[in-house]
Amino acid sequence: MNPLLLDRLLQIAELFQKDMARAFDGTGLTPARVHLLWVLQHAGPSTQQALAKLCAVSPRNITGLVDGLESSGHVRRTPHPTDRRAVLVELTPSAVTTMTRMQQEHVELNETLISAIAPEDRDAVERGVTALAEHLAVLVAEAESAT
Amino acid sequence: MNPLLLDRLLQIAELFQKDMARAFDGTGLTPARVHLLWVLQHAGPSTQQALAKLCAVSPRNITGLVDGLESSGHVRRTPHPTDRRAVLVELTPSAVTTMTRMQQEHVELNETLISAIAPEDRDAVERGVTALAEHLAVLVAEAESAT
DNA sequence: TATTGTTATACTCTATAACTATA
DNA sequence: TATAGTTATAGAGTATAACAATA
Repeated sequence: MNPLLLDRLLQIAELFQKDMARAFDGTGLTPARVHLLWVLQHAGPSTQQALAKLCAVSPRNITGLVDGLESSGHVRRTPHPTDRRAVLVELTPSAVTTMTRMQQEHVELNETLISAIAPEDRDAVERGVTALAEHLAVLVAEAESAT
Repeated sequence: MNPLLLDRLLQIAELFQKDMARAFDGTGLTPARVHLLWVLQHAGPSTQQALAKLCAVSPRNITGLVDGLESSGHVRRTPHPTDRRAVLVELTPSAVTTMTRMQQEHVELNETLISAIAPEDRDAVERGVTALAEHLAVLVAEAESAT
């Protein structure tokens, strides 16, 4: 008997986690910190409040993550130009370099994955996976609003 | 421009995590503990050493997870019949009920997901996702053996 | 009065190393 | 001597609540 589609997807999710965890193994980075770096690269310099919302995590947690990334030289805290309560968190130049490399590897992995799919199945997979992501997003949003 | 296939898959992985975390929210269960319960349901009564290997986690960690699940009444420690060093961990009857219900919901979610895919795309998605899982498994295995 | 970030406190998951009781 | 599990210790990620400085 063949495994459920759901199990395949869960397996893929687990393998991604393993693969990414090992990718920045030895760099001192962790999944939560890398996620914050990604958010920073996309959003640009941001207040910790903004980062807390984008990461869907408590402000207190952001303090801890930024503390760690500041110690390791990946981000810098600078004063907010107009609001003296707030700080702006931004990537250091070396972190920008790191994130650029990670983005390249990301695109390469994407190409590797596509090449693993039979050419005649690629369009259907693209459509199907998009439909799955949208459907799941609706399910999660419904469950959240029910809370 | 349309998002990369990789980004779609990562999004699905993230939504799964959210969905599952909320599914056993309020039950006192956590992802790591639910994972252990799944392993126990599939493997039956097991020593903690065996569980550590199946979960790919340190024996010490299993001690902590079993402590928590014992407190919450999900598992029981019983003496090993022939090896007085070891204990057997097994699901309590109420946890068996819980896991059976979770398995039903799992199958239902699978059907919901399939219904989100256009019927003419389903076979291709099944093949494509299987190919992706296998390809990723090879990539991860290679990376591990390189370490 | 509301917002930004931090200190205080606590819990879970995770690991390694040392130790105890048994094999 | 090797194995099963626990104690000891440590660090990351997470949360809530109280508090200071500022808006």
